[in-house]
Amino acid sequence: MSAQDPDQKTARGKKSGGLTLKDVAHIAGVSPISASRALSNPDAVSDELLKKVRAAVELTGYVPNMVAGGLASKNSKLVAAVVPTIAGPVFQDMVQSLTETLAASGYQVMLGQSGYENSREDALLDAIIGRRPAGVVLTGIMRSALARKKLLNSGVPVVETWDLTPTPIDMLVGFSHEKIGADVAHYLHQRGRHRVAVITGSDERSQRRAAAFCAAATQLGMTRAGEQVPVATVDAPTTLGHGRSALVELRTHHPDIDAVFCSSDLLALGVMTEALVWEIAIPEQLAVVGFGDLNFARDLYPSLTTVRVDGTAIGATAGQFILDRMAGREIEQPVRDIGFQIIQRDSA
Amino acid sequence: MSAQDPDQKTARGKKSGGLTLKDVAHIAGVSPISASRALSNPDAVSDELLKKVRAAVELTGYVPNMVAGGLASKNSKLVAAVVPTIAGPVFQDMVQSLTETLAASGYQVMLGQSGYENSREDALLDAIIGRRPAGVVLTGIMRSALARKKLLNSGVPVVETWDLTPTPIDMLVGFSHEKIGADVAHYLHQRGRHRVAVITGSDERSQRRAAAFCAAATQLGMTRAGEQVPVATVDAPTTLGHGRSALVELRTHHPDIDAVFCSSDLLALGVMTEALVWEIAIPEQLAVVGFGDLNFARDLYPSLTTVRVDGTAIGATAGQFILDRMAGREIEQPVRDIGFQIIQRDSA
DNA sequence: ATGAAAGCGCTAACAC
DNA sequence: GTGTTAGCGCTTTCAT
Repeated sequence: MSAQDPDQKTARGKKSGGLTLKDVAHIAGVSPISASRALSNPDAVSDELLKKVRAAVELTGYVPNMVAGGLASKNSKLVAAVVPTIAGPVFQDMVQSLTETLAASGYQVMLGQSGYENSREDALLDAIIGRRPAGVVLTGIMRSALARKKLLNSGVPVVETWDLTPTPIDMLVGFSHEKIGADVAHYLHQRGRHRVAVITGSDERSQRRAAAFCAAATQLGMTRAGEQVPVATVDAPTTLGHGRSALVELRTHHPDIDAVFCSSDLLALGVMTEALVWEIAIPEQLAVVGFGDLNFARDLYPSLTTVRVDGTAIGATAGQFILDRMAGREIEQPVRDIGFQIIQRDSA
Repeated sequence: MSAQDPDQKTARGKKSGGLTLKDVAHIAGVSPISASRALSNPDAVSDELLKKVRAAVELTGYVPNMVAGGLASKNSKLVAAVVPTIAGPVFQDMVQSLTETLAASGYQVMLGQSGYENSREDALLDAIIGRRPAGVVLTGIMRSALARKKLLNSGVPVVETWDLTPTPIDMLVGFSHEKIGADVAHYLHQRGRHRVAVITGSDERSQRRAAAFCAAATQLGMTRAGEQVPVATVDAPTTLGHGRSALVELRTHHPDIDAVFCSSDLLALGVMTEALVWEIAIPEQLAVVGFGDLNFARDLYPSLTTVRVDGTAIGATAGQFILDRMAGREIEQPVRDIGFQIIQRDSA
């Protein structure tokens, strides 16, 4: 089949097969630039030319080299997403919707994992900026001054997510961790709880939710006179096992707690599991509130009261911000608080 | 600060700031190629030259343009990873370890989501091949003949994962879904179970585990005479809720089942949750086996017997394969069955 | 050990 | 609507 020759002959070549736009243009009997236009802007060429080019592409199995295209056009059609870890379920919805939103416009997502310590952020950032991406989506706000400066200087559109700050680098889609902590405290107060505790991951944002929760709870008188709200801190990323052991620890020193706010749904599930073992009735003896509203939360028994953050919306909005920026469109509200919801279920 | 001028002046330019290797070389008082060498192959230049270049980089905040570098060197240092969805917890370990393995050598991971239907695979593939990645890591084996041919012709190293096939495209790190199904059936048989059932996701690999399980179970006489193994099929990705409703469905028609094999740990957790509601004792009345050994499995109450697949090893191996290939190293065993383990715990 | 020339594959300008 | 001319920013020869 002569149809296959052009690519076949280079098939086992070290890298993708030497087939270029020039070759395709030659086969189609047009100039390279016409072939380029036919592929990237079909409306701008005649039907006849389009047909010839399409036939040549079909014949050869040509796939445009986006690296070369990116260099020439200064648009790599790549967006970098930085998450602490993909292994926590929390950021998945965001990454998924970001990927999908961008894929619809021919953009790809490059994944970076920063870990929960800030140390790796700087190295990661160079790797990212080096790609000259069309945008960078950050989970959380950038604290390192050097990193902020580099990002700023690179001129790349940046979307910080999953948090709020009065001084964003560029654009932002987030919510207030402090408000979550305070709102949950008020929620539990309203439900008549008086001896609250908190189990929190060691990462910075979880700690801020916990701190705000403690402050509000103290103010509402939900502790024993003169005492602090009991806090159990566990390593991030949090697990079910952490939740179990933290509950044991908490009840050892504070047997009278009647509500616990967990910094993740997994932690909450751990608390519920341990409660099952000790035959602690939920919510009668112990109210449990999670964070994340993972897809299992509604189906637990008892169903889990938790804080929902719309990761899908964050991802979609962040993606759209970058797309708009690339298209030169004005972004009406580039710093957005998308809020959260306390989802009331049976566990609290 | 004159130190900032070079990048500052272009900071708000549309794209990353006009600062090139040439500028850096000029500032350092050397030729561009020397600057390039100083950065990519420090051992090949004199200490003095290295020092000058490093100083200039420091001064300007220069970050090399990897798009241009990729075009010139034909090595994009990008690896594409294709997963059905990042939202299932199953592939996270693999993606995480792949990312880390590659990052250590300066490679980045580009994420593609194929969905569980094969329709999107072809479009995704063009987007990937267009980047001329250093490698492609596929979850599951490629079925579409067109896709296989394109991949083959592109000459890109390919690692198929999470499955076995006698006809891999290139390299492979996987395990046998059929063997898992059969082994679990034997395991339950050994534990004295006689009325087994299965709850499976609708995706192809889960179905193959289920089919193999049913075949083995039937052969072992673990069904009522002349009857099939009861199967409940739920949409992928599977959830806890699916597990709950599937158990109800199963027991409605087959009240005597004493063991159920679930195609995911989440499904298994759903079964355990529903069992809690109906006060079905696990494992006494009903044995439950999951799949995935997610991090919560060991800490459930009762702890979950499940099938563990080492996603971390798959990701690390796949990454190493690609790195080896790029370095021209021989790969001793490019098709690898990494197997699986049945983790015996309390639920079965 | 260092430099000069050439070009990777594509697209932005500017003609025609 | 189509083609020509120049690069994009870097790395590869190949020389010195």
